[in-house]
Amino acid sequence: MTDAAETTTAERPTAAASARRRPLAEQGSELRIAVMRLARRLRQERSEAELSASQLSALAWISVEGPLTIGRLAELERVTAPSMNRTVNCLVDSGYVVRAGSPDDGRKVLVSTTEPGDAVVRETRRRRDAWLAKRLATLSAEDRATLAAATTILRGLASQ
Amino acid sequence: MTDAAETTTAERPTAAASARRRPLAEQGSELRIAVMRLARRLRQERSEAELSASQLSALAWISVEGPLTIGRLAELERVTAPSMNRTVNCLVDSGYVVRAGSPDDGRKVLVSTTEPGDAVVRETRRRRDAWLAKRLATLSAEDRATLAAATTILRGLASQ
DNA sequence: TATTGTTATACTCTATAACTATA
DNA sequence: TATAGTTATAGAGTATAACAATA
Repeated sequence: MTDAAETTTAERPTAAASARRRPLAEQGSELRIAVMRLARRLRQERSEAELSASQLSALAWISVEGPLTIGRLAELERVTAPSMNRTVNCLVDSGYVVRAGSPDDGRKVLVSTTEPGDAVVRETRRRRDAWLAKRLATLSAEDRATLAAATTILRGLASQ
Repeated sequence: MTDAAETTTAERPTAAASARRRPLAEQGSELRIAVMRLARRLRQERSEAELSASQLSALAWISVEGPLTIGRLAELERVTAPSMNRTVNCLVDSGYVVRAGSPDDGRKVLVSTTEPGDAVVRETRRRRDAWLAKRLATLSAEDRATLAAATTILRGLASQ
């Protein structure tokens, strides 16, 4: 379809040159499709713990970002506070997180992971990483280097 | 955090060399996080049409892959037939798709997009592409070349 | 009075089970 | 008898509105 489809490294000058000539919208469209498709595939590799995607996502935030308030969690997951409250209730029932009053502000509630909660997050991460690592292993060193460089760029795009 | 985080091009030998030395699991983990985050961001850029994510996704399949049966659509979206049936009902009510009996098998139903349905798909695609193109425009030519090469690789990973 | 969390209620998406029509 | 679609019903996730407690 495009020049870029015929090569797998960024190190050949021809690839870089042809990429510069292509319209941004076209390049972006292809990148978007590839990213969305891979994300969908990665999402399917989840832990055996019986947690929904939203519960797992909230749990990961709590595990990584330390104690968080309901409001902050809702903000991170882009849902309303009542929705997040319900999600946290499920996680509490499962024993993966605990609620605790904030020492400095009586209105706030701090949610933290329990050890089993952290274990679920680790296990899920391990599974997804294993799936991806298996596929990365089939690539050439040059392709892996390209992906490594692209990772940094993608991270920048997403954070804007 | 890692060597790759300190550069944004794949053309410097040091970046490629350091990438080769890194464990696959670690590189995969970073790539996974970047991909998931960007996908989430892209998903937020949707059309003004009042369609849910699942309706929009099904509509896109129908628009691109031509007339599809309920069963095939359910398979593509990885949901059950009753779920997809309901989604299709909503799309029919909105006037974005139409049902038609299959000429060769009376049990099957073929779902096709209407012109307004196609327009919604185009508009949504345009919006997402615009968001990404705006950000691609801020990158160096080298970074864009890296992303172009990475797109091809990512596509291969997702299709496995 | 504003903010944080919670409860009440309703709507959407999805699933399983059961049913109809066709092959 | 098997397959494609549909209907009935239930459970999970999310939203808005209203309420309680604290700043």
